[in-house]
Amino acid sequence: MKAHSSIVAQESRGAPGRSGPSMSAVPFMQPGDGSAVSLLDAAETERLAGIASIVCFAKGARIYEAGDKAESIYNVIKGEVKTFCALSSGRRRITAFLCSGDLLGLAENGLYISTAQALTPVTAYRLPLNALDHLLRGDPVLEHRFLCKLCHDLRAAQSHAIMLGRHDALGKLAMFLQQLAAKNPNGSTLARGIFLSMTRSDVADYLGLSLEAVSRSFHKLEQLGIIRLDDRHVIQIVDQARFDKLVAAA
Amino acid sequence: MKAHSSIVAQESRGAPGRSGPSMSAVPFMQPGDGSAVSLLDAAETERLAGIASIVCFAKGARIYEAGDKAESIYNVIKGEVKTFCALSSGRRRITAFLCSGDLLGLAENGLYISTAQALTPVTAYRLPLNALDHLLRGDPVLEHRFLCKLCHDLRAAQSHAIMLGRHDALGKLAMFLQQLAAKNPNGSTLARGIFLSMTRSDVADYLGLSLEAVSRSFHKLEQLGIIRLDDRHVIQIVDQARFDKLVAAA
DNA sequence: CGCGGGGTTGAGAACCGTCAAAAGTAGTGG
DNA sequence: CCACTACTTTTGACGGTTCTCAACCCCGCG
Repeated sequence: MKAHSSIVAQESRGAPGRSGPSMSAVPFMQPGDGSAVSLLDAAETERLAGIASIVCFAKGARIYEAGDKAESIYNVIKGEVKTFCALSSGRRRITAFLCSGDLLGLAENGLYISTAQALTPVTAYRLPLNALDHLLRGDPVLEHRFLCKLCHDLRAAQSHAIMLGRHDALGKLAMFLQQLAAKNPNGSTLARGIFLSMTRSDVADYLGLSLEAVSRSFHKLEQLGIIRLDDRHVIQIVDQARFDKLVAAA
Repeated sequence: MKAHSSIVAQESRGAPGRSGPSMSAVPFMQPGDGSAVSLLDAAETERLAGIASIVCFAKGARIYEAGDKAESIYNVIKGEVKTFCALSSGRRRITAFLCSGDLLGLAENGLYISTAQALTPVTAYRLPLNALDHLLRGDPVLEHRFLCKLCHDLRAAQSHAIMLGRHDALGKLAMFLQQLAAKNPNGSTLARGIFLSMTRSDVADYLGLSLEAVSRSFHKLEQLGIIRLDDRHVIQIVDQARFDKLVAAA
């Protein structure tokens, strides 16, 4: 239980009134273009804010540890988070990268099933499970939003599984980059630039590859003239057509 | 749109009163032994039964097709189902095997994201989405059950992803067998016997292996004296200790 | 200036995928 | 009951991609 020891999370009381939790997901039922939409209206946000407190985590800080008693779920406001499971071989498998509008804190039998760590400085709403449970039981509409969000996350997990099933490192990486590009609203930092807040090692643990294979694949994609690396963390897609072909060639 | 054409599903009106839908999942909050419990009580079952009709599918029949308009979700009563995505290369990736107490019919923007096919003769409740949506909006407790079930499925999908991240065929197969054993209540057919209703090809598509690798892995596990194959579809774990070691050696 | 984490590059070996062919199984109809 | 066919599974040989091990580089930081 030495979690949270090295880097202490700073905590403050919940934002009163003005703003509050937000969630985004691709809708279950409504037809759309496949992009994520905001799930909560102002009133719903405010109801959630009533039970929320704001917590901040430094880069690298653990938000919770697998096996800890699950007392809260978190709603990311700003920054990025990875959740991972430590395998018995000392290796780790990253189950998800979370960002603004995402929920984290999935538990089983009252215990977190994975560890959550901040990739960047993170600000998040902390929603105590008891209070959330109570709130949702009296608020079916709000509960429905959570249902939608979970459906979204389930689809994402299945999509992740499909990615992991591929055997070509290049295809995996391309698929990963596409998902990143789709997730972040176009032109977040640069026009069509994809920003990677995680390390090569994180990408490897997410894709089920070795760190070296990821490095080589980045290099090869660049050599082929499909992407360009401005920085090691900023990728531009140069040849969208060949990029898409690579993604589709499952 | 030639789905459902070759094998016609038989349909009948919902069971009045006596029984109805059921769902099982490992709890989110309550401490437990990690086994799944039934989520619905008699009253909840009955409320769901009010909007449900019973549908039957022959072995091999398609329950729905990826891309079809999603009008219902299904709750399996009896039999087993696979859901899969057809990849552009003609290959398919199985996302889940479902059985009694499971839900299927995940959609995105109103369209099913995968195809569902019966592995055995299947009986299921059919829950029209509109009616379900309406029911849940007025029934937060029942909606909460669905939330729990989705959490369960999300954990299962992440577990699947972790399995796919492994590179050793033997470990993948062992992990798969363990999940099957855990899912089916012990001693369903034979004491400690695991029954596989799916083909080797299905297992391969689920594990991200070639059909041949699955066959070889079964053979090797038997050769090593870890499992025994009574039938090609009935597996006995002979050496539990070495089996567990193989599963854990991620 | 030295240090350390993250990243790159190289060489060899192991594992799995692919292709191919044969053996076993189930379901059908004579 | 048997023969026929189609499907599933097994087995073999070969080639390729990635993993592993190892060394080296790059950059920020104390």
